[in-house]
Amino acid sequence: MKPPSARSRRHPFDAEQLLREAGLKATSPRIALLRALHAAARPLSAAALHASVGGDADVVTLYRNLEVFAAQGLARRIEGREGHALYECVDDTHTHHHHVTCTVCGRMEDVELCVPPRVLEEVSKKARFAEIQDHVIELYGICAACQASLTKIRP
Amino acid sequence: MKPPSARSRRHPFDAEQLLREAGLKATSPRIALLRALHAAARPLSAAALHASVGGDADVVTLYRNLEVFAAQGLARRIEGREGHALYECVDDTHTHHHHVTCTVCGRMEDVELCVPPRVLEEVSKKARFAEIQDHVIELYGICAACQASLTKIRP
DNA sequence: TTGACAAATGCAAGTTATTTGCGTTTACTA
DNA sequence: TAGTAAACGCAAATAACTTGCATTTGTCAA
Ligand SMILES: [Mn+2]
Ligand SMILES: [Mn+2]
Ligand SMILES: [Zn+2]
Ligand SMILES: [Zn+2]
Repeated sequence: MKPPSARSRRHPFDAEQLLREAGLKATSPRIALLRALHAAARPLSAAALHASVGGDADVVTLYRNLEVFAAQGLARRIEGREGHALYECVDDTHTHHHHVTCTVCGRMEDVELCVPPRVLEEVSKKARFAEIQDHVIELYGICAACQASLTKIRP
Repeated sequence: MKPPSARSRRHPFDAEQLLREAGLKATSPRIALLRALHAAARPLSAAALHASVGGDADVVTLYRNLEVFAAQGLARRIEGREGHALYECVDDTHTHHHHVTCTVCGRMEDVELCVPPRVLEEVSKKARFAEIQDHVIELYGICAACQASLTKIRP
């Protein structure tokens, strides 16, 4: 018998509460968006999120709220390789991490590697930067599934 | 007396030769673009490159060639944080590296940190990726100059 | 409970970076 | 030096966001 996953542990995910805790009005477009972000297993584009919330929010509202969420630390924006932005939830069940992306199908997986603090210090010194505030690591490769189908076509 | 810099060592930078070696027709828009990329100290946007080559190439041609260059390994595309792409030269004087970007003024510096091969293997195994082909690391912080002016305003 | 009011929303219109279509030009090759 | 595919420039189209503005809605103090 499996233990409950981190994602499902705290059961009735209280979007309204989280919004108010962040000092934001708990409107229904926001509630729907925050739920969609929380439910997602992978970073999603604005278009995907719009599809996901259905009629619960206009795309414009969605863009505005993604910006607000990012500013309040409720969500994180990632620049996808195809030029458009992706968003993912930030909460106690989704801590700091990075991604591997399949260059064939676009599938993204979380990975736990990170830049060690002492490397950051070193860079800060060498590049003469007063402070390193943030970083992004993105890995690109071929996922097992795509590798399998590629092998089938051109072994 | 300083030794000549890596950038200036091979003096008459032969763009035409490099293009032909890559199997590309050495047209004047391409020569101008490759020279501009080579001369740049930092990754440049398509707009900046267009300004840099002046009347020597239409923006459309420039976009098409940036794609071709990236495919042939003559240039590298970076997704800047503001949503638009940046391009930089790839040649023996510009080897594999990553960047720190100032979140205030946008200045980019090269940094030499990288992901160790054994970490890549580990990720490949854990995420069930057949192969890791590529990676991006971008650091964000505040450069010395911007820190100084910030301190002046709000000490 | 209510109602004032700022904050948030939806729709329409505008930007901006990048792409596509197509007729013309140009660099390579024989 | 001519033939030809590749590359070009111009105009128009997309795609991903953003902005303006009139209308709605959560919040909070009364
Ligand atoms: Mn993630
Ligand atoms: Mn660089
Ligand atoms: Zn894949
Ligand atoms: Zn700076």
